[in-house]
Formats: sequence, C-alpha cells, structure tokens
Amino acid sequence: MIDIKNKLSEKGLKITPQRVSILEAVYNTNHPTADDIIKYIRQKHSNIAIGTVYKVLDTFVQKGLIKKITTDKDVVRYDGLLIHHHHLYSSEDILIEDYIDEDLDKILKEYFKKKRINDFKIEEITLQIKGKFNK
Amino acid sequence: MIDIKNKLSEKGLKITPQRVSILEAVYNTNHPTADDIIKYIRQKHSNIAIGTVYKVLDTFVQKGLIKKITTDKDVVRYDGLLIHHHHLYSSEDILIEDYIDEDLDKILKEYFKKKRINDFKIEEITLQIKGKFNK
DNA sequence: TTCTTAGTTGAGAATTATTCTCTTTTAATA
DNA sequence: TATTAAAAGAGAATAATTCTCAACTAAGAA
Repeated sequence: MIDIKNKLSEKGLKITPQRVSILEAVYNTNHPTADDIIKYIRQKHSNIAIGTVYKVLDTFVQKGLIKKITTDKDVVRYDGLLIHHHHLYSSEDILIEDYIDEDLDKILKEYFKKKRINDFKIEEITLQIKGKFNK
Repeated sequence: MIDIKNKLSEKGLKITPQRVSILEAVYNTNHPTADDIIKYIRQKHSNIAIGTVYKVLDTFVQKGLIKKITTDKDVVRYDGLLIHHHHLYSSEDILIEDYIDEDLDKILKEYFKKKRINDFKIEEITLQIKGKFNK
C-alpha cells in the first residue's frame, strides 16, 4: 500500500484511491484485462467508473508502471511485472504466465551482437512461448 | 490464383470469389488488418460484406492458411507467411516486418532441449523484436 | 447438364471494448 | 483553509467484431 503510493509519487502522479486500487489490482491478478480489473475493484471496495480505469491504465503504461500485453486470443491485458521477461501462452485456453530467464536473455544479446538485422536497431526482445501447461 | 484455389481445396474449403480475394489480399499486403483487407478488395474488384471478411479470416486461421498477429498498438492483423518466423515491431509507429532466422531457431531449440520449463511443454516460440527501423 | 443441399454470403442489427466530452470533485500545495 | 490543476464520474459516441437469418451458390450426385 505504502509501496504503491510511493510508486505513484515517484512518477509524479497524484495519489487517488482509484489509482491505488487499480495498481493493486494489476499487481494482485494474473495479466488482467481492463474488465478483470473493474470486477476486482468492485468486488472488494468501492465503485469505479469504467472510463477512469481505462484512463488510469493508460497513464500507468505511459509512465512505465505497468505494461500492455496482447494475445491473438482476446483483448488487451496488463502486466505488473516490470523486470524484463517473456510469456508462456497456453495453446488451449487463455492462460498466460510470466517467464523470466536471464541466461536466455544473455544468449540472445550475444547472438544479436554478432548478427545484425538490416536497417533495424533492436531495443527489446520478448519471446512468446506457446505450448501446453500440465495442470 | 490457381495456387490460391489449390490452397483452399487442400483444406477442404469451397472455392468462392470472396475467399480467393481475401487470401490474395492477405498475401499481397503487409500484415493487414481486417479493414485493410476490405479496402484492398473493394478498391480492386467487387464489393464484399464486412461480416464475410471476418468470418473468412477466421476460417483461414482455423485451417492454418494464415496467422493472426497482435500488437499492443492496435487491432488484430493477419499474416500470410506460413513458414516459422518472428516479427520486428517499430517502437515508433505501427510498422511490422517479418523476420526469418533459422540459425536462431536452432539455438533456441537447443537451449530449450536442455533447459526445461516446469509444467510446460513448448510448441512454438516466436520473438517479438521491438526497435527502430532506419528508413 | 441439371438438381440438390450443405455451406457460404450479404445486410444490417447487436454486442463489446474503448474513447471522448463535459461537469463535478479532489489531492496537493501555499 | 483556500486555490487550482489534475482527476474522476456518467453516459454518449465510436470502432471493431460478432451475430442472425434470409438468399445464394459451389460441388457432388443423378
């Protein structure tokens, strides 16, 4: 909570109950859609306007507090994990998990240090790893 | 044209002018949206119903004739390149290019042969490479 | 070649996600 | 505590996509 408030003020954002709830929601749920966030907030605390949620999420993405992710399955989702990471996508349903692998990142970095792509300067590489989860 | 018709019948799909135009459109444009495809077709030949375009694209994705790709920038796009490949995304605008790199695929395959991901069976790995194009 | 029919298309209504507009409210600072 | 720029609320507007159902047509059968 304090932590969330700090994150907001670090980015020069006013601390409002709505912003706190939304950031909390993104951190406490797994790759939520805007709608997931609305439901999560309404279930726990107060009401919140839908437009506000979209606007705040957008602000957070702008400020780098969260990231947007997309799948070919459905709508835009949000991700509160800020360190560089990849995603595991279920080929069967809409499950998405984070995947952190620094060794892999190092290998990719080395690879693209040698092998340049014509007329393109790489900024970030993210893997979409599609497959099956064993539940 | 013949080629397109063959692709359709190989998949057990009836050959209709609409399907031929849509598949042609996906092959002749660069990662089009549904709307790009509608415009492309209307500009060249006949009229076509919007619902038909969506339905046919969906069928093609189902049958593996094309692929869906998404970005965090805008709507769903389609890709007619069927061999395994990755994508270069512009961090500045909505430009997307295909990136084919078999050496890289081999390295990734080797890497994940050794390093298993818990409770997950990989089917396909696609890189989202974000950066700047030098135009 | 014509007939039959399951599969396909067209047109527009319906739905869903997201954005916009504008008024009211509130957090931060003096 | 007063001021004010920024934020939130409510609902209308927009855009993308899906749905519904009647009309049409491709492909195989006769």
